[in-house]
Amino acid sequence: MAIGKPAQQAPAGEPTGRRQPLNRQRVLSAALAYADRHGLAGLTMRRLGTELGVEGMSLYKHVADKDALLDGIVELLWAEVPAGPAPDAGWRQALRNFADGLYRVFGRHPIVAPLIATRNFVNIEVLRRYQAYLELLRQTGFDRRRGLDAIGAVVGQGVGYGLLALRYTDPAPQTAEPESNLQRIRRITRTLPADVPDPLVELAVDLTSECDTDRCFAISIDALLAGLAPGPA
Amino acid sequence: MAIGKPAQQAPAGEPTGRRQPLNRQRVLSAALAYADRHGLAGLTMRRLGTELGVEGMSLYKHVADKDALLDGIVELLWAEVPAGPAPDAGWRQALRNFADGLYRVFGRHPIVAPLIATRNFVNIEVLRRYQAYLELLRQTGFDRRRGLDAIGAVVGQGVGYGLLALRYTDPAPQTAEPESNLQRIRRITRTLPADVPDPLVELAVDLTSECDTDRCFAISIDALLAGLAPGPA
DNA sequence: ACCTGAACACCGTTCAAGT
DNA sequence: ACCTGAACACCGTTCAAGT
Repeated sequence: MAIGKPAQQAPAGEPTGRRQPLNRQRVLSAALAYADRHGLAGLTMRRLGTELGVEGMSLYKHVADKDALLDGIVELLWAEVPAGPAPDAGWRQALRNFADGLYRVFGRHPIVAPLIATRNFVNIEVLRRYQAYLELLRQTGFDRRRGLDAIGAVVGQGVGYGLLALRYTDPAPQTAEPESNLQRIRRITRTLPADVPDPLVELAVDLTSECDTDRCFAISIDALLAGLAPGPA
Repeated sequence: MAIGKPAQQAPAGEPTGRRQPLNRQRVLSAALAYADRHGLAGLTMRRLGTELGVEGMSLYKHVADKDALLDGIVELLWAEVPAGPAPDAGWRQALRNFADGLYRVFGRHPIVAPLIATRNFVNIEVLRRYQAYLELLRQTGFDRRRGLDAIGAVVGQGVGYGLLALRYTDPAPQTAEPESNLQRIRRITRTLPADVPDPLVELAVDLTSECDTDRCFAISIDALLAGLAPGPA
């Protein structure tokens, strides 16, 4: 679909400039945007190449291989999360913001964000953020180990709920038209065995509509933060 | 690798029986076992076929396509989670067990379990469990909506921590030999830019060794359960 | 009813060759 | 320095044909 001519016009954002050479950054953000729109399965070295006005093989000059491309996308996603605590925030407020920022990434990139949970996790953007929040925690009396545990706790929650919110609603992101309620029910039911009892179908429908994951997330992040405390041992 | 002859011997567990025809169940569990050992990228319709002593194309008689195969694997993973509350358990204990069972699946299937978070979420095994635990919550005074929220909360946590625990340790699951500490450091560092400051490298190393995700998980599930309460509105 | 062979339209990746 | 063309070894999937 949408192959056609190699798109000689102007690849992405240049108004006129013929073709400034590619670089890693441009390749990565084009990849993120392309996957957002065409799905992860649609993201292909060849197709991404033509999107950028180039043969797919040229991309190997800027990323080692497709794995590196996907890991690079994950870095870009993390870059959307607040890089550190606001200057006047207490540690609970800061961690809440951190988790919330992470959670929101899943809402903005419903198709791509799950890569955060499946690809290589420890990248430079992650480390910068861990470092910044850890610094605040240490100032508040957490030792390093407890600080890392606390950060892990809120990150686990952000990722977990982010994913769950997507999976409940899932998987009809591709099309432009928002589907009708009836269409949603049929889509969900279709993947189930034919003889599934009615109460379970009802449950499936409720899950995909009534469950307020945003509120769930807020509740549980508050509960978690209440359960954490500074100090060693 | 390991292609060779079509493995006429005996596919998986039969001691003698020539070749009882395949069925969906056998295909799915073979797929899970194969992916556990050879990675998700290694799981190929053709390779899974030869593993089962059959051409890859024959599998399409038993699963619609590869997507259906992966969704089926997710069902198998959920089937390892306790199907309902123990008869004498209070609701908090029951939900803790539920979340814990889910969390442990990620430990048993480090390569495959992330499919839980990326594939179609609402399947028959999920619904059965939601139904069973919801029933208990209703008996304890939760209304349906609050009950679903509570279940969503613990599931989000189980999935989130399960994934995080994997991602911290990640991604050297393939080989038989457990890697040395030094190997681990080098592997982690390799994906980072060359000029990354030392404190961040130190952080990366600590993350992959010192962080006690099991304890993190226990703490935060307790905090969460303490923050939940029965009742409507 | 279940499986096979051959074919189609794609992949990721390599490498010598172009400019 | 950056990109292209052609090639290789694989994919998922289809379908007529076999037993």
